[in-house]
Amino acid sequence: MPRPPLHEWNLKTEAAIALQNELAQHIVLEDHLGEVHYVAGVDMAINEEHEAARAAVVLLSYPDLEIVERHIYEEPIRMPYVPGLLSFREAPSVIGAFEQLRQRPDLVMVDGQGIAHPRRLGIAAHLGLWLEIPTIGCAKSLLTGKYNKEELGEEAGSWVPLIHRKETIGAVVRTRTRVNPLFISPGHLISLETSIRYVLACGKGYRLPEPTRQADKLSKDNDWVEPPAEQGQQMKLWP
DNA sequence: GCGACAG
DNA sequence: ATCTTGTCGC
Ligand SMILES: [Mg+2]
Repeated sequence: MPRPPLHEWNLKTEAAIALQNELAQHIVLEDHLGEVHYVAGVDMAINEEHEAARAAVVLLSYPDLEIVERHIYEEPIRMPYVPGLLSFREAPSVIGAFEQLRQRPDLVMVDGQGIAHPRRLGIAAHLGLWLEIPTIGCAKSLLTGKYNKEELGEEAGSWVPLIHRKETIGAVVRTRTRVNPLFISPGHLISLETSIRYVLACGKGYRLPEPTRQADKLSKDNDWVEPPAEQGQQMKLWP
């Protein structure tokens, strides 16, 4: 259950960039998924009242997409947002929320890029390495790369490849008819084709796939509090 | 040097 | 990301 820390998070810009280049070499873009029964969505928001980073993880059954678990984890904000270094700001708290899960997900969808990143290590790829679980990056806007906007159909399900430096790093996917597309890219332990398949399979008629949509909502709901831990992995039970 | 730039 | 009410379109 516990994962041994891969590295330090509070790094200077230069060290963070060097680390990304190193970690990117370990990314696996082949499918290493077993049967998928649980899919998780993660996201982070700022809790102004607490001046804290508020990360959320929502576990859904697959393919029913029913909510099975929800957790929140708050901690002091560590870094400002810097394009290309998002994982150093959001991943630590996301991992904190993730560690509260009773059931380990078979797949994780992240609000941000997978390998569609300048150094091929967006937050979804980074989290995949840390958690050792297949991950998919589901970003709402472009960070890097180009695509043929004219070729992209307006119907839900259509998509076009996202290219960067002659490489296909992801896909621009229309998840809802006549609505701005999503930028999908594999994170770790999964292929682009399979990533697109699961994102569409997790759609409920909204632009965002259900895992990410639920996590986004929970991370922004400052009124939702983590329910008292149930018995099961606690050490103390009542007298 | 200039423009782009996940959340 | 966040600021924020109504408004336009399916
Ligand atoms: Mg987010």
